[in-house]
Amino acid sequence: MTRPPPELRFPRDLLAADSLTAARALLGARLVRAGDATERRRRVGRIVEVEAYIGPDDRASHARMGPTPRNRVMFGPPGLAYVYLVYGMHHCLNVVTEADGRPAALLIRAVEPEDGLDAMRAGRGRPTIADHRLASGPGCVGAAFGVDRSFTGMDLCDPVSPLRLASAPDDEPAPVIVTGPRIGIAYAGEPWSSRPWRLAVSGSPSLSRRLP
DNA sequence: CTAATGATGTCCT
DNA sequence: GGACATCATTAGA
Repeated sequence: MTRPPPELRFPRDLLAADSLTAARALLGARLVRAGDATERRRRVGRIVEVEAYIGPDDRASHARMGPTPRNRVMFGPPGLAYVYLVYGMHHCLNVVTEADGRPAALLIRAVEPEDGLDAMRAGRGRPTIADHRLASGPGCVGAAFGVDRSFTGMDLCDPVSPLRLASAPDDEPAPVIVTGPRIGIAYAGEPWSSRPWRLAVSGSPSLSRRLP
């Protein structure tokens, strides 16, 4: 019997780079939630929208107040997950970037569902939602992939992790990337609120909002 | 200890 | 376009 093509490991080096470079590498890559032997089906999607939160001086970043119990993992090595709860209900998944000691992360804002759509739909609790909307927003990604704060610290570059990254297939064209200001951070003030640190795959139907 | 608030999503008008 | 659900986290008393 045939098996799907092997997934390509996502190199940690790409995440150790500066965060905007890392963001461009992450767009088009896959987010994979492992299935299990009993009932949970594997979930896979293509990452199409991210936001960068860069360094200790970024007033929109959780790292702005220095290391705390919540954000501590942002100060550690690249490739680990940072998951936080917003508005008391939505779990948001970040990938830690840059060198150990420098706080930075990429918020995964949208994913195009590829496999395990029924499991994603169950996670969302919205039986009639359109396929392309299953993970179109940071809270939607968390719900669709069954991610919560207990995933913080998980190594997303380890192929054995229950939640991990995988590179796009070699024959897949590199995506065209568009940028704009980050969403929902007006409180940070200028210049942070205008920095074009939201990056997305142009033309994806799964973006959380349109991006010109 | 108390109080304010948020890297959002959904339903309403 | 606007209301609001709902709680971990943080700052401050």
